[in-house]
Amino acid sequence: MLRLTKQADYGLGLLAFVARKPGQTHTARELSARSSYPLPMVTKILKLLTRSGLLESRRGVKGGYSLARSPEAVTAADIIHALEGPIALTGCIAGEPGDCDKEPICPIQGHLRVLNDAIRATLQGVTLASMTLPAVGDPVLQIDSATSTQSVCNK
Amino acid sequence: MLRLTKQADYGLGLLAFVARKPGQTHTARELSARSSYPLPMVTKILKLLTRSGLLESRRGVKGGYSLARSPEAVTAADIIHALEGPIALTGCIAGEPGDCDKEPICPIQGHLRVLNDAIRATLQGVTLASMTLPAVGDPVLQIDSATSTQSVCNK
DNA sequence: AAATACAGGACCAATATGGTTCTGTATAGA
DNA sequence: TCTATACAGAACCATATTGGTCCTGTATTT
Repeated sequence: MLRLTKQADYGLGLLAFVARKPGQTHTARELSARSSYPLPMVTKILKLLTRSGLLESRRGVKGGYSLARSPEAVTAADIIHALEGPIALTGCIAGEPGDCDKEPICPIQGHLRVLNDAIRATLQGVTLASMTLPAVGDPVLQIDSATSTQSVCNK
Repeated sequence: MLRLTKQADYGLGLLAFVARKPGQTHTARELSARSSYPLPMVTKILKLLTRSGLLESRRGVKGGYSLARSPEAVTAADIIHALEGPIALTGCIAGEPGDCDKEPICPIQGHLRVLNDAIRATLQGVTLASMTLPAVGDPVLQIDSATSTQSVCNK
């Protein structure tokens, strides 16, 4: 629990793919095939990421999606925020201060805020650039980046 | 998003109440009244916390719930784990290693694991004891701890 | 024995999520 | 200019999860 939605999960995977070749455009079809995420989901997510300014899109025959910023300038927090909205452990935290009538006497709100900020900071510390590198404990693979299908776990 | 369930949210609040007077027993009715969480929810959550070993229960007329461990020995991670199951950003992370067939070539699994561990560590860093103290930014109140009703924000 | 209080379920309505589909518009190239 | 490609936007649906209730049973105190 404390789960990410699949949209956010997929989104992280998709952007990690795109970030491997920044500046290059990728079609939804291609990204779906590579990731093995269902195509309709992929198109939906790519549209959301475009609207949020993380991707740029080009229509037409040679169209596709490409990164709108450098991979160093996109964090996991950005991606999750784009696909699930503000990072907030509870509705109380998401709301504007003063939004909840019990707020002034709520004994845990402050602590939740502290936790929430720490989690957000963690998510802001991971960039797309870092996600193109192998993580600690990752299996070491020889990948032909031009042709390989790198399936993403979607369990 | 990245929301806690209300059960976990409530659970944190309820335990924060109980931890103010460790060693003392509190009935479900009393905790519901103090927190203004709906009674049926409160009873359900207290049962779960008892089964998980965070609370001890006594039946009968003088019954109620009390902390099973010292407030220093209970973390936010423990509470969330008890009420929502293992802390895992994705199903992939929750499963046993080797559980997902795409795992060996999944390029983001390692990074998710790193993120997940960091978040869990954050949640493990906050104890019930610390939650009985005011948090940074909390309003300073004069509370008569014997009689006051300290409503918890449940928005 | 009676009243209190927890234990353990089953149960239900509402919401959110995952996923699909359809119509429309822009672009490249024949 | 016509056609195929590919994104834009939105409506839509089935299902799972969540929040919440309720009922029956057991233990304990007085």
